[in-house]
Amino acid sequence: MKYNEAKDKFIQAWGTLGSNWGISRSMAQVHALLLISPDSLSAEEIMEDLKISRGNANMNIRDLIDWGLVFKEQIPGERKEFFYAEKDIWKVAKQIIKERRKREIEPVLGLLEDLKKVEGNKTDKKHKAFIDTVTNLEAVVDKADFALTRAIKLDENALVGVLFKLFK
Amino acid sequence: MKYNEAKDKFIQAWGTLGSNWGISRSMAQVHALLLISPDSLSAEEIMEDLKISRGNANMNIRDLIDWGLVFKEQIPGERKEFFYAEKDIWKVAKQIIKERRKREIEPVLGLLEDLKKVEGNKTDKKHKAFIDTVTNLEAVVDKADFALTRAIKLDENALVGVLFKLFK
DNA sequence: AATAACTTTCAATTTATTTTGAAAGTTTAA
DNA sequence: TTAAACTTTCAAAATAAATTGAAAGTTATT
Repeated sequence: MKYNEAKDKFIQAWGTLGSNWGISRSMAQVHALLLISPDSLSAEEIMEDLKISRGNANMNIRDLIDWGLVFKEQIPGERKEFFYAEKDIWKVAKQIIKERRKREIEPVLGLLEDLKKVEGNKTDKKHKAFIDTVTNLEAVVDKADFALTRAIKLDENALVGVLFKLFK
Repeated sequence: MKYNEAKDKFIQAWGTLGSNWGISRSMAQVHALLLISPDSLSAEEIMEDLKISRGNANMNIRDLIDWGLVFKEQIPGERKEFFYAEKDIWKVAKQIIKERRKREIEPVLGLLEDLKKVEGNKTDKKHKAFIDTVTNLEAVVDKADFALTRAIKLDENALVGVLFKLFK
């Protein structure tokens, strides 16, 4: 396999994976491109490489910056901005977990807490089933949250050490 | 908050969460409805409750069955099929992890393994960066896979016990 | 074997999401 | 302060995904 073929496959696969997980194809592809670029790239280079429009490139670069996965850089003597991605995949994973936790888990926990307060008589089968499901769900989400907030405080080696001890 | 309001909020929130994670809104809503239903429901009841078409209800119920989250039941004296969801959320979580692992992690690991075989000279900066990223990514995905396959073998209490010990 | 009860399929439609590109906005340099 | 270089915005267009509903398919009942 030639480099260019491998590169295209990687970018394509990352895009597909992203869209399976609720991340837009282009955003994942911009990320993939930056992950394998040894040097920072300008918006221009990104749009040419991925054959996407200026607006699209700009929007997705900004989103990646919001996610804390990509950074801006000024190159001496250049007017335009250059962008590079965090290359340490464990840091990338931690950052994604951190963001998704904030964007998804926290609001869900809040909602579940509210939903438990539903009025009604406790002898009603539907009411009871509702409370049971919500309570059980909250317990599991809480535990996942606990595990994740702690896991992202570890470095990769510490996590692996811990995993081996755990599941020996 | 009245039961019906809480129920609607729950179904709506589950649908939104699902679509953020690459699961179709309707599929997540059918799942939510079944999660809080004390009794099995027919396709008819599901379509009426969620105001979706017969085809949509059928398709999503089948998908949920494929995911191992929903089961069919025959009720004596009834021609039609009734459906119910696994209510134990820890089992639900394990099942979702198991399926996504099979559908997403396995193919990605295969691809990464292939991509490492890219031809080219090792002194080329781009080539080297590509190999580095792919190798690092594979290592992290491998560890995640390791952690997940073991986590889903535990029951909820065992997992929690282990987590507390780990992150004390 | 005919019919009724129910399930599945899928082309057409609708809805939601993504992308474009040109205009407006901003910053830097001369 | 002007103009060029660059970035951002956003309405319109394109694309992708989900949904419908009616017809075809299946299974059970009489």
